[in-house]
Amino acid sequence: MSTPLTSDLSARKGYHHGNLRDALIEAARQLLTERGAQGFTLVDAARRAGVSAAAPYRHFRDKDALLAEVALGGFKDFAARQTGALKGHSDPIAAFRAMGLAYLAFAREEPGAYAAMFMGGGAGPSPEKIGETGFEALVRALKPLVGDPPPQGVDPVRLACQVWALSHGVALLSASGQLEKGFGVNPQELLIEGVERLVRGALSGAGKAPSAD
Amino acid sequence: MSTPLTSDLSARKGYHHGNLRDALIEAARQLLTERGAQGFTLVDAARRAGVSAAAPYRHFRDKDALLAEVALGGFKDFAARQTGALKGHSDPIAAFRAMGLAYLAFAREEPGAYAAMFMGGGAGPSPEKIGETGFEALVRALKPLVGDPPPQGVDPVRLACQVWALSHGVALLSASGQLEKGFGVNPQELLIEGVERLVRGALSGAGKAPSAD
DNA sequence: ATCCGATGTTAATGGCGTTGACATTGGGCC
DNA sequence: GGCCCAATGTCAACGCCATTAACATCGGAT
Repeated sequence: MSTPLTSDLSARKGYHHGNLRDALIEAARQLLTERGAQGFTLVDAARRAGVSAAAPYRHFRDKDALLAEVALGGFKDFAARQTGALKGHSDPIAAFRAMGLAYLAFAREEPGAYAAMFMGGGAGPSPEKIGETGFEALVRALKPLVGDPPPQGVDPVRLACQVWALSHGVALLSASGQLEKGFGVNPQELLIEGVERLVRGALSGAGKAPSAD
Repeated sequence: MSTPLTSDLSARKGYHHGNLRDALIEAARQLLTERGAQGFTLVDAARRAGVSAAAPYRHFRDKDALLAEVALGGFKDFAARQTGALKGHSDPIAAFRAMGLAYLAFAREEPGAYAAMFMGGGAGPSPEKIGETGFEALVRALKPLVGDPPPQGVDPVRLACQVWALSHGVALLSASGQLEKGFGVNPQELLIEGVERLVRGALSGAGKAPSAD
């Protein structure tokens, strides 16, 4: 992003690093990608940035605060990709498909950020800092699909939640290899087809009240 | 399960514990529930079982092996609940609904096992040990719903994957509070409705080939 | 009764998160 | 320009955890 990946994170101008905060965030993202959330270590991040183990505490309260910062960057990047995917298409269906693919692409290409966002302790950053969420873009993309006003019994927010959950589930099952290894299923196709089914099912079943046992 | 939760895990008959292996698994499940996967510690599990920190190594190669055992128990329990939910109903739709609810109930009632199963390093136990998987029960429940033979373009396994992913996604989003807090959505209703939409959408869209960009 | 293997214990090693005391440096102020 | 402070690093130390090696205990086979 702001720091080119090619730059040596440990480059420093002297006693002071000069840009340690960003270097640590970038190092954390890399290490998360390489070793997963489990194997991530503050000391490693400091090492990769070329500073002592205590230096990070000048910029982050503790390890979790650094991870939260990685997660925050991830949420912003993610939202940008989602709105970008939405804008690139005029056909609402194509836009929707693009957003689904963007979701999987993000999970695949930014596993470090993705891990920080969801596999962490669950305490993500306060949503206020994110600005427009990927989810909001999703709801916006959904409205032209269901019509305005939406048919009786079709709440765009609920449908968006279902699309979101489906995307999330596919991404996680795919990340742990359970989809490809177990059933030879292509995650992209699976998600796109599933989203189409959700939308079509919602519209064809409009007017029915959900029963909750 | 086999060990009643009321029994004191640290009860021992003398120098030897007598049932340390099971006690450690149970202690791990409890601690996973109380403190999450992040905060789980082998030493804590040993403490709760009333033994020294080194004792667990007589029964498990390392910490991950203990967690894998918790995960294995979770998979078995989960599969049992799924098949149980399937058997309890003659109407295929009701059975399907029950399985969805059973999924969420498991994630809610056994967060320790659930964490070990999915939030772990991703290296779950070898599937051979599980016997009938919850997923297989899902496919079985699906067949009468889609008809036999299924319509053109409706692969029961793919549909089952989508239902699975949706369930997984709803469970995880619900666990991290993003559904209830963010949108006031009831996870149970959301999942049931989503599953119905997936099935209806699959049947109403039968014959179309999925396009994958 | 004896002996051995399974099961526990203690002590030590090495890594990590975190903190407090001390060092270095760049920039504001005279 | 030179002085001083706040920001930013380093070191050393503490406590906790995972893991292992050496030693202790006990139950059951012989």
